[in-house]
Amino acid sequence: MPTGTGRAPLEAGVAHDATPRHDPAGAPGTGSVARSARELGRPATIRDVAALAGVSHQTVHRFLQGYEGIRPATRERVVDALAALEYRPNLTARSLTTGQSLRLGALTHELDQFGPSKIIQGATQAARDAGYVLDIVSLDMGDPDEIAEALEMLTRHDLAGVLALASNDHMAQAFDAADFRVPTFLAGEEDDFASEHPSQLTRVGFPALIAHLADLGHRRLLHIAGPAAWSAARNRARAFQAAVAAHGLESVGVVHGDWSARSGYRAMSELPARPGFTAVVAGNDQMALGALLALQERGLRIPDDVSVTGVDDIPDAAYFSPPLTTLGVDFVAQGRRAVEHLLARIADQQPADDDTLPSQLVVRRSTGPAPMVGSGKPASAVR
Amino acid sequence: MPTGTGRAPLEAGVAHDATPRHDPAGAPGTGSVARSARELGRPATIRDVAALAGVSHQTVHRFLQGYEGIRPATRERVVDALAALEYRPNLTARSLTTGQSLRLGALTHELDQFGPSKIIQGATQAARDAGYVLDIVSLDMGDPDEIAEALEMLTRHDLAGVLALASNDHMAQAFDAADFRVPTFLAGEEDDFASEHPSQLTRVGFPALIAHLADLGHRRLLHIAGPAAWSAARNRARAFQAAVAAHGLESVGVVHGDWSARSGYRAMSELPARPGFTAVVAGNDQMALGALLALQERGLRIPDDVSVTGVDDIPDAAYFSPPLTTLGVDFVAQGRRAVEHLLARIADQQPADDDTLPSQLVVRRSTGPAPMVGSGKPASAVR
DNA sequence: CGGAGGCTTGTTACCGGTCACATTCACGGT
DNA sequence: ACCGTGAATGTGACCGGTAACAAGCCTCCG
Repeated sequence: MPTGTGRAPLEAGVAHDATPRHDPAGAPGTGSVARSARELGRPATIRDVAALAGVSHQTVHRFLQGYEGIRPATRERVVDALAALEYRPNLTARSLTTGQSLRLGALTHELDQFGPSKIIQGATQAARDAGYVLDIVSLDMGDPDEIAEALEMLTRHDLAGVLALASNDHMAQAFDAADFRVPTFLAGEEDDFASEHPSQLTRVGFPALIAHLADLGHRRLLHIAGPAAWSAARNRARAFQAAVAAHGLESVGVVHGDWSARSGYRAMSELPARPGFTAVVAGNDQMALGALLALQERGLRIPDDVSVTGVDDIPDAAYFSPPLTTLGVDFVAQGRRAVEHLLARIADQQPADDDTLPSQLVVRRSTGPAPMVGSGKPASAVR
Repeated sequence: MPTGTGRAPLEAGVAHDATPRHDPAGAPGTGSVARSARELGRPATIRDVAALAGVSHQTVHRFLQGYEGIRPATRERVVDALAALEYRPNLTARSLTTGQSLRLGALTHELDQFGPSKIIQGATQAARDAGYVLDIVSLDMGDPDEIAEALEMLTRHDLAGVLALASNDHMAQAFDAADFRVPTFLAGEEDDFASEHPSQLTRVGFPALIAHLADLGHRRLLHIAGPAAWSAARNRARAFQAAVAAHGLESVGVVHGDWSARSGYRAMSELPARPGFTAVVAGNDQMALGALLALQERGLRIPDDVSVTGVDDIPDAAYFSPPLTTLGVDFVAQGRRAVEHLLARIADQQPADDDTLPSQLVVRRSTGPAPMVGSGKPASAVR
């Protein structure tokens, strides 16, 4: 009863109301102000809170905004009323007036792949930390209509910004063509060789990987690349070639897969009987897995006869047979960073020009000394 | 994060900001009606369209609702105006009045796991087909505060419903405790042994798998289960035991992993030197992968000495060394079905009582005849 | 020829939170 | 005592789409 019973400037208005959309079924004393969440048959609004606290809705609003200039007595009544009615702000209403929303759209595809799903994971985390949620639309690439439709859908839901993750060229094109009327950010590996800030994967990772192979005596390498339409695949292929050249080694070719183990297997199966390489550098771990199996089925021992490496360091890679030497990539951080960039753009700030993400060489048992050519004894040293 | 954003508390004092919310900057003949999207400095509303078409906003609204009773002449003007202004409905405004939104919340975790990410993929597809988007919040389980915070966030964004995917008990508890004020659906494998409709995985898959092993002469089996807190893990463990009993075989034990290859590896490493089983049935493919490696490192040949199976049939499983015998699970369909259930619940309809999803035995090279006991060939190959 | 009744179309209010501006109140200075 | 000033609070309008109801117009029939 701290609410002075008599004072109710709003009661007049309440009487008028006559047709409340939501019938206050639960309210016993008709016309009275709801005292608890249960008396209200619906979520409480700031006006409900205001009525209970005996203040204007604007005062409640101010409190919610963190405004300091409210007298302690008033403030206390507001606080109590908010609690009693279990008030929760309605973000829809808020974004209608402010034109701002706490949602980010995220376009993605191949969500079952390790990279994209990790990126999404990082992105949702970063979004949540900033108070946003991610509206995810995952596309099956291929059907242009479907892409257009999905984009169209995103434009309706008013979003603070849109993120495209895991970029391949089709996605990028569709994304560019779409008319979002909000900030956008195209995440995923950029085109390192067109950028001033090549990723660490290119600058550090691949050189380290190739150096590792060179140290082991490998001279002739084969690369299994991802699909040419993916910038990540192109980056990796070019990074491979650059590093090979830098070490004075020889690339005996680049074959393309589709990131899957199946495609890695195929790539190896289709090779001539007498491969001219001693090491295979796959563009990701899955293709490396497929390559591993194909090579083994041909009677080659890993790493005694051929060394194999991957990229990504997926959790399973440590348990392949043999465990895979690979390059670690921090996808979660990638997703996180993408969201941060987007948020910065939304706030019209310059994004922190963070360093590119670390890429670490993880040496396991799938790489070993190159077999000695001509000599009777192929390397038998284990590990 | 407290209520308000960091924004300056009410710039009331800053005086007449003189900024009309939307400055009709582009309109040349002031007061005239915008004739094109460009003349309007902002997205067109139905009132803009109405003004251009020379009708009331309600007429435009009716057209958009698909109302038939509009005179052809009127209709045509509306159509033209809509096109000229590139009108796009504002879903925020719509959901404010209708109280309905075209968004579904999705709680998930371990998004990098194959199952959950596939489920999400299916869910986003189904959601999109129905015109919804999925707001995804992925949790790191473990920190209860974080869970609560994430749930809280979901309750603010008004959603048509909330889905919890990939259920383990912590998630389920938090979910139950949360006060969403909308329909919810807890997806993922249900507790088959508490349900009238056990999944096909339980009813068909595991029996087929065990039958397969029995046919090969295996008598003593070991199960590597997922974490006990996951209903899927419990289901699979019980399905395993039930099927083993049904075939008169013997379970030599159930050890628990955490779904990861690492845990499968560990489980096998910790076994006594002379395992009392001839086949290992892992609760998922990743644990099977780890088991494969651990067994091989002990000098056991797969499948000659020990057979190994998984569950899920992840794409990589076909390229393990050796390729894995496993049970296929249709996660995409699971996600899809979850969304359909939720949507049915939202529409207050009975969901189609669809069949449980098929589960198929995929036989590959990781299973083979049980080694003959006492006969000439014990497993002593020490590499 | 007038009015009932059906089609079309227009008017007004409302959702819940925010904004611009108005009003009230307390208090100090002259 | 009076006014100015700033602090605290209140009022009304607005965002864009929707709902309920009203009004205008036309047709048909007695």
